[in-house]
Amino acid sequence: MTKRTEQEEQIYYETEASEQEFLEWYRTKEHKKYERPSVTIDNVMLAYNREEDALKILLIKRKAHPYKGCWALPGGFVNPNESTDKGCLRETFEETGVQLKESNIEQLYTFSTPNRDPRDWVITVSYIAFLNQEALKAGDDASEAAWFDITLTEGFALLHHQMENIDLNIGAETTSAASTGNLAFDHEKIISTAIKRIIGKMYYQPRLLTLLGESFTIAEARKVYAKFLGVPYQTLDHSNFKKDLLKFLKEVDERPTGVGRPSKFYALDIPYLK
Amino acid sequence: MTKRTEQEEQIYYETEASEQEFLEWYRTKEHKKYERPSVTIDNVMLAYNREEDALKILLIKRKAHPYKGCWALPGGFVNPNESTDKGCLRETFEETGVQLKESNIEQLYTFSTPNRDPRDWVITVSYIAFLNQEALKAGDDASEAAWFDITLTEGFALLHHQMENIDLNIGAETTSAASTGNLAFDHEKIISTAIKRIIGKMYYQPRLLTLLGESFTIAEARKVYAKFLGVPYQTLDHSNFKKDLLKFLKEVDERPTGVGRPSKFYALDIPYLK
DNA sequence: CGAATAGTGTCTTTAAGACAATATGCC
DNA sequence: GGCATATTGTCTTAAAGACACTATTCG
Repeated sequence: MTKRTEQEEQIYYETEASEQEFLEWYRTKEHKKYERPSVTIDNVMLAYNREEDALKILLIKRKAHPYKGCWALPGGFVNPNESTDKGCLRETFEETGVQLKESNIEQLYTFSTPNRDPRDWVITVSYIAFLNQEALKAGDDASEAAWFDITLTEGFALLHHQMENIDLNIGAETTSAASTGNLAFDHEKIISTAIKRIIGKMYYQPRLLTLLGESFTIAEARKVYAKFLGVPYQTLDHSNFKKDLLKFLKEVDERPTGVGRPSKFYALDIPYLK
Repeated sequence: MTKRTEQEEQIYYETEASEQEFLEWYRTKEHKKYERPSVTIDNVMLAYNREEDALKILLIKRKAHPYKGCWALPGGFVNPNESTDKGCLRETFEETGVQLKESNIEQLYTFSTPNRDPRDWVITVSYIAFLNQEALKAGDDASEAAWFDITLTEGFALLHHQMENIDLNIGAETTSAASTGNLAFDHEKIISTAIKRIIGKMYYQPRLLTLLGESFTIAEARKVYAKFLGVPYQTLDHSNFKKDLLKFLKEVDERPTGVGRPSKFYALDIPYLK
């Protein structure tokens, strides 16, 4: 609370009014003269395409200034009667038609550098959203949204769009916002922060496996992990990988198909992820 | 961006105005009619008292509704021309007179549950601030600020004030905000989130050691770790503890005092913590 | 049966943990 | 020298990693 508010509240308190009276007084007085920022959500929406063995990120082409023509993270304003979590879920639904659960999203970081939006004072709460591949139909039409391939190598990432030739380095030391100029605002920084977060948590809280939907095989999990680690999936030893991950999984009854010994199917079994 | 804004921007874009013209147009029009939240910072300010071997947290007694008489985290509104990081440093200085560096603070989480403040729509970006013990003079006078002892046992924490008898459980599963009624708003939840974050990161990013100031001994570091782990420091084997931590430390030239073999002094040496 | 793929087992290497032995300064 | 405390070293145990072998399905 600022000094001024404290003072006013102090004066009011000394009248020994009830809490109910106080709240009524508070709401009617012109308390909102303190400047307020817009608060938005920016959503790093990721999906994994099993057929292509490719990691995808949804970006939206800006049709207006600033950053006209640049690609940007999907996002929007937070509404007064929702948490940012709910706002993220709503935004994801509006953008892709997919209704996620809280276990599919994770708050990432709040970015607030002054002038990060040249128009106005905007603070953004960023999120990571793990979509399963059925979401990939969004952006297929000629709309302004498109799924980009995201290719990581150890320590940095390359984003590559099939149509346009966007090269974007997400290094370990990305510093100034949107330094390469391909992504709007500080969204490059947000994406690199997201990737680092995912990599950092993958071995003790494998939420990224929700990219694979309800159930999946060890081999599929290996491929997803390999994508984030920026290595061919064969370099992750199947036996050891399974040994590490099994504590988060429960076996489910599902019949596989295809050549080779049929693999078992697993689902995430992490109570606190709800 | 909401649909409406997008549309307006789209219309403007089609006039082929320059970016400069656009920004002027944008700022003059009544774009700020979207409701905005207040954005505050809540600061989990921690300190460690070597003499007492005690962990401390700074709380402020609320003199006004709501939560009149409850203890609350220090905090305040974010200013338009500062990042939340800078706001946290400013707030810490205003409250304690201590000018911290960015390496002493860490953004924790952004809390935005509707009605978390009964007065108004308030979103808060919470921070952890590691103060060294010289900060402990703040709150010594008869002001409304006081340093509380914070005592953790494995899995939960007990906050205990010397004067008043506040008992506060910070369990692993603290759910509803301020459920015990001793702390204002959702500050109990914020504190428990902070503790869990510190414990989770202590072995790969030991920022908590900035509680000890510029330099410290292995034994002191052990004691700080033990406080957060909720165990007597003797249960952490000195030899093994040192082996784990040494990769983050550099030896510094400092002469110890007291009985027993003199210990070496170390300082944090983690480049990316800056 | 052979190719392909998954599962399982074993051995080696490395890290973690327990504990003992040695070093240093103060009284 | 005796005590207190820190450092260093060793041994044991558990985890991580490399690699080989077995199992199952399809054509």
